[in-house]
Amino acid sequence: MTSVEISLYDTAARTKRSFEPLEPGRVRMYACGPTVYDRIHIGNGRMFVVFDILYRLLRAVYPEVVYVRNITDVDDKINARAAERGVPIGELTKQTTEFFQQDAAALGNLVPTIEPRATDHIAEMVQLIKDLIAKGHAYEAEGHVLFDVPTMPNYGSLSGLDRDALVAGARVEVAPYKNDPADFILWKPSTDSQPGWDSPWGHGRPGWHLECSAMSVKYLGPDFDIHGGGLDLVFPHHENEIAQSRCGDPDHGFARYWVHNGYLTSEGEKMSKSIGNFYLVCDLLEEFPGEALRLALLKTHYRQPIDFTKAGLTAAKSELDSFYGTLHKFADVTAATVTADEVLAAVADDLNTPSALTHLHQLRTKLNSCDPNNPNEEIAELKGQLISGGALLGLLTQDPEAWRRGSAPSKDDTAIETMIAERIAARSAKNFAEADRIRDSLVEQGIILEDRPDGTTDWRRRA
RNA sequence: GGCCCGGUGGCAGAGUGGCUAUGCAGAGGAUUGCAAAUCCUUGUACGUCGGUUCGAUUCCGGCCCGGGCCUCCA
Repeated sequence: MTSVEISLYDTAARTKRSFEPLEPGRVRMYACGPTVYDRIHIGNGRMFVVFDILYRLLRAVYPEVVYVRNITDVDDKINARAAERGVPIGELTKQTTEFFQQDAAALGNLVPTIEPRATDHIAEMVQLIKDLIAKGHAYEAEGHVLFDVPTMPNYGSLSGLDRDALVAGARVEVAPYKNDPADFILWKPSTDSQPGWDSPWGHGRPGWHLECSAMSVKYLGPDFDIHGGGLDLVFPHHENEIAQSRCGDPDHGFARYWVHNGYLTSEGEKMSKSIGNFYLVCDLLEEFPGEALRLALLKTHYRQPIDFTKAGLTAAKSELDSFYGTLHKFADVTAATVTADEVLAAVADDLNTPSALTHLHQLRTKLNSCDPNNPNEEIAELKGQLISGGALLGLLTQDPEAWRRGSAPSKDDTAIETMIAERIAARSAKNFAEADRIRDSLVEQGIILEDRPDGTTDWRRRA
């Protein structure tokens, strides 16, 4: 544990606030997870990386952090996709959930404390609806149950939208069973082919928003610290969660800090399948290491818009090569167990990862100025800070040797070593023509040689 | 129409009322048989027009440009 003041931009307060958990030493955080109807794209990935950074920061500062990230596995997009593919809904959600977990792990994200599924919490959702009806905040109409927005005086406070503006700007036709255009669905009827559960209002399924209200209170309690998601969730999703939770339980306040990450464009434009800039995480992983994706995302502050590009990925990959090159150079030095204070301070300041990366680069430069053949305390300290600062960002956690030579040791490695030995022999015989011939031949195979002052030769694979 | 964000050097991208990050690319140098890697040096940028100020990229206002949200998209 380290003592540092954390400040976070709170969407509800529209300003940066100093963070203090409700319970000293124990932080409770909820982030909206994926709706599992398709593999995640890089925009989704950004959100998961951002909240993973927040999770890592909180873990570094507080003894206990409970991080809940839900899996929404009941949704009309899921139904549509399953029908389109002709697969059972359960199969689609199971498979997509597994894919999601793979992609999230490839991006270097830690596994949350709890990953609850919506379909395991239908009973809790039904109970919340009952409470809302009992308190006069919801009504039944034509088999649906709707939240009665006009019964909540400060509805819209999170997003700063007032009801008149909402109604005026509504782009969709108002369903005839709504009392008020702003009312939203808590429960809706299901046909035989749609997933459904028995309820006091007939066979049906929950509306969006409801699962997060039900699951957050179950796992984190009616008052908890942080709730987050993408900026687009501010309205209507989080606004409606607040309405459900606070009206369902007026004695409690729900989340205390609201954290939202900014949007992402891709190659200068909004991601779109027709433009060809729609990047699924799994597709990008075919071309780049997951860590490069992560770094490319962290180079921009989380609340800023980011234009995600393959050129940016290439740059991120180069930076990582450089970091791992340094760690490799000092592989024989045992890193000191230290905290990278400046990196931590940067991340603690509303997750300023670009600034944290600057400090990481400074550490790298200082370390590179040291002599690896004269290990000393300063080197151990610097290396310790570099590793610890990297770990706070979920970076530089791999074996430098594996990074440089490709994760899978190839059967060619022996042949490469043999050629290097031949080249060393040629060099000591001053047969530079032969030495260069061997090096060029290796370059063609994507092998870069690095001669060291002591006469040995190191090698790495080009990206 | 309403609400809300941005516009920083070739690119990416922090930050600050005066000391002009950082990375990539470029230039020069050191090192090297030549390379690679690394180190050092080098680039006075903050949309525009006004205002406040001794001084503004940083604060305030107008304008221009770009983006987001306004009922199920992270």
